[in-house]
Amino acid sequence: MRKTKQRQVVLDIVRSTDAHPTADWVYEQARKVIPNISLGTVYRLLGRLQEEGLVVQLEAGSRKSRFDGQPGPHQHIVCERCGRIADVPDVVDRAATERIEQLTGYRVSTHRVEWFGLCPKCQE
Amino acid sequence: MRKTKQRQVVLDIVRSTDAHPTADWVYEQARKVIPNISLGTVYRLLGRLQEEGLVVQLEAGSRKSRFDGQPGPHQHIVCERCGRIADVPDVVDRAATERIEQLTGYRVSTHRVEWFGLCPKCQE
DNA sequence: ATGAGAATAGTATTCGTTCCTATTTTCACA
DNA sequence: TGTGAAAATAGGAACGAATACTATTCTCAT
Ligand SMILES: [Mn+2]
Ligand SMILES: [Mn+2]
Ligand SMILES: [Zn+2]
Ligand SMILES: [Zn+2]
Repeated sequence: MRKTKQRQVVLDIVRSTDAHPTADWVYEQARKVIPNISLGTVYRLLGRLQEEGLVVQLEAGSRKSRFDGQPGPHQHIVCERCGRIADVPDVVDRAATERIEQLTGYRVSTHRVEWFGLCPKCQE
Repeated sequence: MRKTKQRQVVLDIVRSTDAHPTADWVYEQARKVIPNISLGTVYRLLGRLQEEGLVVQLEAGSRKSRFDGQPGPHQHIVCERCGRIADVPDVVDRAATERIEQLTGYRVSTHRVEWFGLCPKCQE
């Protein structure tokens, strides 16, 4: 794994926000620093950073992936009107996980919770 | 809303299985009954059936949507090796929902839980 | 039976993402 | 510090799930 300017810039950008940006938002930001960086590079780096556990990829209703530079254990709530994604604590505990394993026979490795609703602004 | 043969066939098919099929699997099955049904029609009908609450659309890791003809409240566990999706009961209760609403200020309308792991067969 | 308009078939198009490859860049090692 | 092998990138082509378009067919209230 080589240290390239592209890798550092992409990582910095995805860590700089809690808005859970799309790949092309990251791309646009990165172009401000490396004008000729390519979108393919952004995708490849985001994918690799995810494999390394530094970035998490979300699927939030829309067809575009969104990326999270804060990979700690937490979950998300998505505004159905404006698309905003906020962080929420995980409400699933060890007991629930064990219950699912017993019921299904699956060995659980991870889980994901997505809440949907209206953000405070969109309720007005 | 008109009763067409296509609509009835698609609904029957998506209700006939618990495998949470993709749109093109539904399409292939439907062609056995209506050989010249079009894929666009299948997509449109699945979308409309979802709006009516008769079908639920899942996003399970892969980029293809999968559809569930059993719309009752339940959740899913996805095998990370073979892609099989099984039903599981919902472990999120009213208290957890209220806690999320208080913490975020969002008005929650729904939630989704996805478990990931290895199915019994793939553990061998 | 008929006509308005809802729905479909067939096809083109969109667009997020992945793939390809010639060129550039990194870095272990001399 | 110089060199070379291999890793990474830029730019563009390709892919594919899903949607859009439209002439035609079908449904059903009247
Ligand atoms: Mn987050
Ligand atoms: Mn199900
Ligand atoms: Zn909102
Ligand atoms: Zn499996």
